[in-house]
Order: sequence, then structure tokens, then C-alpha cells
Amino acid sequence: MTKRSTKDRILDASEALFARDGSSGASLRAITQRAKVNLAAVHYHFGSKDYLLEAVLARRLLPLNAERIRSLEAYQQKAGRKKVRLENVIEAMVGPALRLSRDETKGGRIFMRLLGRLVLEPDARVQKLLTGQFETVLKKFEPALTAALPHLEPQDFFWRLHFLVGSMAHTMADSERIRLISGGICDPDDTEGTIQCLVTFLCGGLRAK
Amino acid sequence: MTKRSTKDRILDASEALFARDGSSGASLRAITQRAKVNLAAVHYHFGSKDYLLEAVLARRLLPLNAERIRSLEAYQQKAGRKKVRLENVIEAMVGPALRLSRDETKGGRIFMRLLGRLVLEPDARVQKLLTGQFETVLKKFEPALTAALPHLEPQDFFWRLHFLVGSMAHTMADSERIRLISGGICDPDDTEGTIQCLVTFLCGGLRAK
DNA sequence: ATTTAATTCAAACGTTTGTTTGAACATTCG
DNA sequence: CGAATGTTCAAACAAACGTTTGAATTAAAT
Repeated sequence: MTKRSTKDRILDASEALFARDGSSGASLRAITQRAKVNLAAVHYHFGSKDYLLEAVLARRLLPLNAERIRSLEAYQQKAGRKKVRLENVIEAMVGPALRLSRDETKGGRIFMRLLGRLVLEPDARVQKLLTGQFETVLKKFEPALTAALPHLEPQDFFWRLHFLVGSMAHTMADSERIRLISGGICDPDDTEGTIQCLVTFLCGGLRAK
Repeated sequence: MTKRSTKDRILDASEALFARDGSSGASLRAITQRAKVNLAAVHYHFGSKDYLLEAVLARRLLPLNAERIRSLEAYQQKAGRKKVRLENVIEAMVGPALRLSRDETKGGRIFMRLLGRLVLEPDARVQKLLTGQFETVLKKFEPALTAALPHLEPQDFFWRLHFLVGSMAHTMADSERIRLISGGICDPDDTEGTIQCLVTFLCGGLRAK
């Protein structure tokens, strides 16, 4: 067994503690202690606490969005000249994210909780990074979405996209509450079932009225 | 003009800074400075920083949930012996919350951002307070909801309720991003328009398939 | 093997943190 | 009035914070 590098151990520990305690609540001392690494290693490898947070985000966000786009393009190719079904567009958008959020080997659940917290953090650099990522994805998805929802006014279109993001983010970030409030009826560990349920809900909402 | 009491000034300042910087990011010194109050006043009036946070929450949550239940009961009375329409049940659930979130005189926008942040905070006391509040509301709404959605399996029912909470929370907490990503097309200050748009989307999703 | 560079480490830096203290001030009540 | 209670205040507390430093150690290159 070859043990993980210092950098990776710091990233893993940061992800976990940023998610649990928030970006200001998690201290570098707690992080380095968990990573079994010297305190100064953070500044040596990442420069500062802020840059460390950016690195934690980039490590997961870049592959995720690449996978979303890849998935959409696969559906587009399969559809050939016809337009992609709404269900498939939505699946390409929320499927990869939800699958990542449930993939423990990639720290998914933890990362998604962190992401959920950061959405409301007003730190300028973090916000720029997040909205930048979102716009990249949106630009790729917008044509397919409008094609699948031709009757929708622009105003309703963007609002419903906003609602979609809310449902998706909430489902990814908070996977245990649903088990609690449903009295165990719903199982968030059934990833594909959750995705299908979410896609159905979202398509119903997007097509409403 | 009669100026606000020390306690209220502390609550106002705490709400704003907890929302902006997080519960651990906001320092008591920043809070008391903003409130124009002595540092020790927090401990005198509230006991500790943690109890202060609880007080900030209780001040808004208790009236909000009372208003939700009041609104649902008004619809039930108007419906008489018939069951309440789904649109009205949802309006009673999300309407008061969204109206509060847009009511500047009650610090709504600020409070909702705080609420959005706290949902993912694992602090035990905060979590107990939040889920307790939610369960109180759910218990009142569940009969009306299942009556309006008779064909829905329990599993789908709870999942969709979960998605609903996500859309609602996201819309309440983050009122400026929608303006940004829509290029100004959507106006989050149009409270009633937003509510109607959200209700339509949610009912569409809840009734899907 | 010797030099050079990359990495780790313990220790300390100056701030800022939540909390406590005891005296000063204000208000209320007998 | 004076006693008593409620409230504010400046100052200090120890602890924890992010960051820096310079020497010790390891790895790579010559």
C-alpha cells in the first residue's frame, strides 16, 4: 500500500472539516492534525487558507462539470438530428452531480455538503469560482433546454432553472434528513432511484402549466 | 423616534453578521460594534454566543410557522367540506416564508440567508431547533397534502416534499443570483410573482407522472 | 559523492477570539 | 431620600487563530 501524498492528505482533511465546520470554523490546526501533517505544510503547498479552499473546490468541480457536458453530448449524439428529450437533458445535468454526491470513494457526500455551504458564502473569490463554473455548464445546456421547452417564456425559464438548482443542491447536500423526515421510507443511498425520482419531479415542474 | 433596545440592536446586528459571515465567522466584537453596544452586553443579555444564535432564530421562526398554519387553516375554512386545492396548500407553505424573506422591515432577506446557511451546520442544538420547527409544520400540512395528492406513493411523496424544500430554501436564501444568471430578466423583488412562479413549478413537480 | 533543490518540522510571531471581572452608571421602589 | 436592582462599561484573561521563520531532513540531479 502506497500512502497518499501530503497534498492529497491535506485536501482530504480540508474537505471533511470545511464541510463539517464551515470555511471559517475549520482551523488549520485541526486540518493538519487530521491529515497527520505539519502545520506549515498548508502554506508551503497551497500558500494560504483561502487558496487551500479553492484547491479543494477545483479538485472535484472540474471533473464533475466535464462529466456533465460529456453526458449531454452523448445524449445529443444518440438523438442524431432530433432534439434531446427533456428527461435526458435533466439527467445529464443532475445525474453526474448526484452520482458524485453519493460516491464515497471520491468523498462525494462530504464535498456536496461543503458545496451547499459555500453557495451562500459571500466571499468574493469563492463566489466568482462557483458562478463561473455554473455559467460554463449553463452555456452548454441552454440550447438543449430551450429546445426541449419551447413554450416557456424566458422569465419562467430562468426561474424554473433556479428552482431546479435548489432541489438538486438540497438533495445532494443533505442526504440524511430525508431519511429522518420520511421515517425511513426514503433511502438516499439508492442513488439511481433518487436520480429518477428527482428527474421526474423536475421535468414535471419545468413543463408545468 | 424611540431607539431600539440593546437586546434588539444586538439581535439585528447578529442576524446580519451571522448571515454574512457565518455563525463562526462573525465575531462578537464585530457584532457589538455594529450594534453600538458594549462587548459584554451579549453575555449579560444572552449568556453566550451560542444562545445568541438561538435567540436570533427563535425571533423569526416562531411567528413564521404560526403564519403558515394560520394561512392553511384559512384555506381549509374557505374550502368547507371539500379538500383544499394543491395550489393553495403549497401557497400556504411557501407563501409566508417567501413573503418574510422579502420583507425588509423584518430583516427578511438577511434572515433567510442565515437560515439557508444553518441548514447545513451540524451543531446539535441548531439542528434540533430547525428540524423541530419543520416537523411541527409538516404535521399540520401532511393531511392536506396527501389529500391533494392521493395517487402518490409514500416514498415519492416524501422525496418530492424534500425537493420542494430545496427549491423554496434556495429561492428564499439567494435572491440576487437569479437576477445575475437571468441577465436581469427575473426580478426577485417581485415577491408575489415569484411566489406564483414557484407554486406553479412545485405543483407541476408534485403532480408529475 | 557532492551539490542542489524540495519538503518537513518545531517554535514563535502578532492578532483575534469568546468570556469574565469589578467598578461605574442608570433606574426603580419603598 | 436611600437602598436595591438592572444595565453598561473599560479592561483584562487565557486560548486559539493564520502566518512566518530558519534550521533539519529527504530526494533529485550532477
